Amino acid sequence: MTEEEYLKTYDSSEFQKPSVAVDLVLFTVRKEELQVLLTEREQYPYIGRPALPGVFVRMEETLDEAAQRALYQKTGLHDIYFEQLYTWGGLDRDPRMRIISVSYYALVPESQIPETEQKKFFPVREILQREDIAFDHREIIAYGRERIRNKVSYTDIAFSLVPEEFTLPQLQKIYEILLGQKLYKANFRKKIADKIYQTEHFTSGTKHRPSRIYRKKD
Amino acid sequence: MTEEEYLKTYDSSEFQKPSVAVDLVLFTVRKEELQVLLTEREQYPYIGRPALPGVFVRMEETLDEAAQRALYQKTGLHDIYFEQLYTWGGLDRDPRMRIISVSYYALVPESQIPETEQKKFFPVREILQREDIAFDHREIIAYGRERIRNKVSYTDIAFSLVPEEFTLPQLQKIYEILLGQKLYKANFRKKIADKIYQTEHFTSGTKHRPSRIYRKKD
DNA sequence: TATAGCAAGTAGCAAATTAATACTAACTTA
DNA sequence: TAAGTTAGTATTAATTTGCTACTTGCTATA
Repeated sequence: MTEEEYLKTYDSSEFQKPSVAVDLVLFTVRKEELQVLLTEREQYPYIGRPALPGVFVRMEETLDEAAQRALYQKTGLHDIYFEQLYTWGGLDRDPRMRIISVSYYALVPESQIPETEQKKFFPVREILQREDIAFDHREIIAYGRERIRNKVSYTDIAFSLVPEEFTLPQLQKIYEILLGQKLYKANFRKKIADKIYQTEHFTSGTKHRPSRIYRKKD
Repeated sequence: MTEEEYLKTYDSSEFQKPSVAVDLVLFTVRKEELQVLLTEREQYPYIGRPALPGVFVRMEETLDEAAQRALYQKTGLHDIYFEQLYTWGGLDRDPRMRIISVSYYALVPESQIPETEQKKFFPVREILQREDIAFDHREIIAYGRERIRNKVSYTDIAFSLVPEEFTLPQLQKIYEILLGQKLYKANFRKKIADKIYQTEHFTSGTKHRPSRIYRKKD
């Protein structure tokens, strides 16, 4: 029997195992910037430092369920877009013990944000140049931003960052922020024309021409 | 309580933990098809069934290292393209116990394939309609193929499936198989022109015009 | 030693998409 | 009523992609 075969048949309880956690990168767009929810750590290690919200995975819940739980516990939110990001397995991620962290990211429109003293949004741009973020969470956030940047162009994830009813200038702004570049108005509209439908309503109270309100198809 | 005191009192073993494994999806292109390496399971569960090669993650190795180890143990290969795919955390993936599997995929040119009786390549197309694949490995393979299909168009992963020296018809065929569609010769060449450089060599022994041999830039 | 067969490789145009600019429309405020 | 401001549309240029037809260099065979 090879070593590998031996390992596969062992009684799992006799061996040391890593802990498995889920960390959540909750993105929103606010003040023309991509932002992420960070909590203040209340325990060692990294006490007092900003960190991603996370939970340990329980034996009776799937990873997706753990991610949902983290989302709900920390934000009260439900039914928003989320997806697995990457699994981080470095040896010294946590000084207490070996922890493998399965990261998820979620996208939420600005309006739904329930901030508290312990849980605040910070611009990604700012986070990435700070030195005080707990664990490897800065790296996770950077990776998440990259994933979003890629997916924006070939999926509809941008719609998850906008309310059900939105204007095209609003939606375009989201695309621009995620992609990190200006887009041409006319071209942008041609491209998403088949993914949306117009309502009979318009914005009001603006100093200029009102813009039509749209909804996503399906 | 100081940080030091806290670390001393923290006993990570009081909680039950899932086991963590790494499963490897080794892709190659052979006989004009995308194929995957499967091993025959020699133990319960799913004894005798085809499964992805995998190992349990050791406490002293990272996930990437475990994936490398699986790759090397099962194939003797080293230094080939590999990347984390997805982490599978369903409750009943394995009847023995809760196992969380971090899947990786790797790409290898056909020439380097070391097959044995226990380790053979199978066409993905065929695998996906079989019912006897162990665990949730069929799903993992399908997911891997999807990932590749996406990444082909915006990265250079296709080059990992071809030897260092290759012809353009050869490379084009790889793209076509990964994308699942025919490409136009002239356009294909324009598109990858800046990623390759020509050598002074040509194929020989063909019944027709020889094709020039190229290499990837960088 | 032609010439037919065959895949490699190139030229070039049509169609569609993307880049870019300029315009018109609808509102508020002075 | 005019100026300011952003929404929305029209239009053209540039680039990319879709597609067809051609030329090239080899082998096999007549």
